[in-house]
Amino acid sequence: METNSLKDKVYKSLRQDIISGKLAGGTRITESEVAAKLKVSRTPVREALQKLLQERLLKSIHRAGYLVEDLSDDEIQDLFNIRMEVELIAVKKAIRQITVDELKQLDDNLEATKALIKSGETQFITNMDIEFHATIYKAARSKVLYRICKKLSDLTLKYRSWLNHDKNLWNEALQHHLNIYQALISKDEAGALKATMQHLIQAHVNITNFMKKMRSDAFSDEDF
Amino acid sequence: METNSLKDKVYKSLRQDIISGKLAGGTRITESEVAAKLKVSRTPVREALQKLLQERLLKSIHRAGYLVEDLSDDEIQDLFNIRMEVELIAVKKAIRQITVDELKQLDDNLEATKALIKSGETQFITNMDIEFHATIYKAARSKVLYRICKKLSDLTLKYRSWLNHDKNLWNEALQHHLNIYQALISKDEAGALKATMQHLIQAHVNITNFMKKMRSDAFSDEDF
DNA sequence: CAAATACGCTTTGTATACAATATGTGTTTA
DNA sequence: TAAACACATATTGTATACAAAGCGTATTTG
Repeated sequence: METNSLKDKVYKSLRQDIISGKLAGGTRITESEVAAKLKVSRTPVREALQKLLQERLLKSIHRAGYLVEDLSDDEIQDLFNIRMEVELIAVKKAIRQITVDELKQLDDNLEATKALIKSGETQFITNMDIEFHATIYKAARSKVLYRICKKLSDLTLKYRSWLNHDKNLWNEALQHHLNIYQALISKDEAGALKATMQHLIQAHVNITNFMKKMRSDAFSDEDF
Repeated sequence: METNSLKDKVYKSLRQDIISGKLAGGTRITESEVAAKLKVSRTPVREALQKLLQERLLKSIHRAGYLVEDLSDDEIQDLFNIRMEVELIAVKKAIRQITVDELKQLDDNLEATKALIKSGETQFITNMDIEFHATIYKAARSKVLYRICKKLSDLTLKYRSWLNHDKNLWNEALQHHLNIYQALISKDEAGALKATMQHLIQAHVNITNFMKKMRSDAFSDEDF
């Protein structure tokens, strides 16, 4: 998959813009527009858009371009809810099969995250979060489950990245990761499940609060 | 999604050939070859192939065409295993939220299946099986979960379709469906979970046996 | 004035030509 | 003889031209 094709460049560029929020939900884009901006022909753009369509980061409007996916509160809740269910399966499997090496990776990840929070390099912390969870997915020893977890994690990424600025939330998440790690290393299944649930429920709560705040801010703006 | 585009025609045609086994696992195909056979240009073929690639029905060999995906025994086991885990979540949710209408749909489905088994119209029974499970997915009231279940069901379809000829297996599956239906209608969660597990484990066992038989047949052929 | 129709613009859908790249084969050269 | 190089071939990658379809607007017509 890691080619240097224009298709891939376009795909990564668009994906980044969507996830980072640079292309807000509901934004309309067209093939020619993207092609012009990235100075390539429509062909690789089309293929990139098809891929994003399948990943549900875009929606197609028949013969009238594409829309950046904009999930409702209910849909976001659904996403987090199912992500949790599936991730609980992964944790259950991981706790029985995780290797010493993988536990070490988790430990390293936690140390690196602490350092990043301290130095305030928030832009890299999301990657650590992704890595921490991916290590657990991998430890479950199921390619199929790994792919599902990764995909759900990707779909929630866009919403989680909104919270990047808030240091308190990162400390909270780090604590949750520590709890999960501790439970995994001591083979405490109930503890691991509980910590994972707490972590993912809290993530959803934080996003809900953020959106509420955003909306009320936008509302008071409109008054003037 | 239900367009009349050539892309879709090519996609459906290839998908059908892969799932039915007409294009065996490991078969190599190229863009031009498919384009020539279906009398369209390479453009819609490319897009169809990309889609099949993402669905993991095909693998890409760099600058040398595509291969029809051929899963190992372990990978098939993984697939069925995770499908069961996820489907158990769906059943758990469905049992609490399924509507009278949906229960009726399941009932109708069972009756129709009985009739099809009696008349021997095996080519339609697979569709009834898909429909039965999809009704339960839908009853779980989660779009995200529905899509995951549907995708996993699709990926196992190819292997299940090998068993189409065996009437005994269809009676067995029908009985399992009846068990699931009974548990759902009496809100017996433990029973529904048990019946679903039994159903999916048996499906995997049947496929394993079939493959073993195929291999030993092929082996004894080679001796002469 | 209202409704219908026709025209033009935007956008995706499809075909085709050409570019780039990898692979294998044959030929040349040390 | 063995290795290296060059060339032909097969295949995907990319650009571009043209087709089809839908939408809005203006114009015509009753």
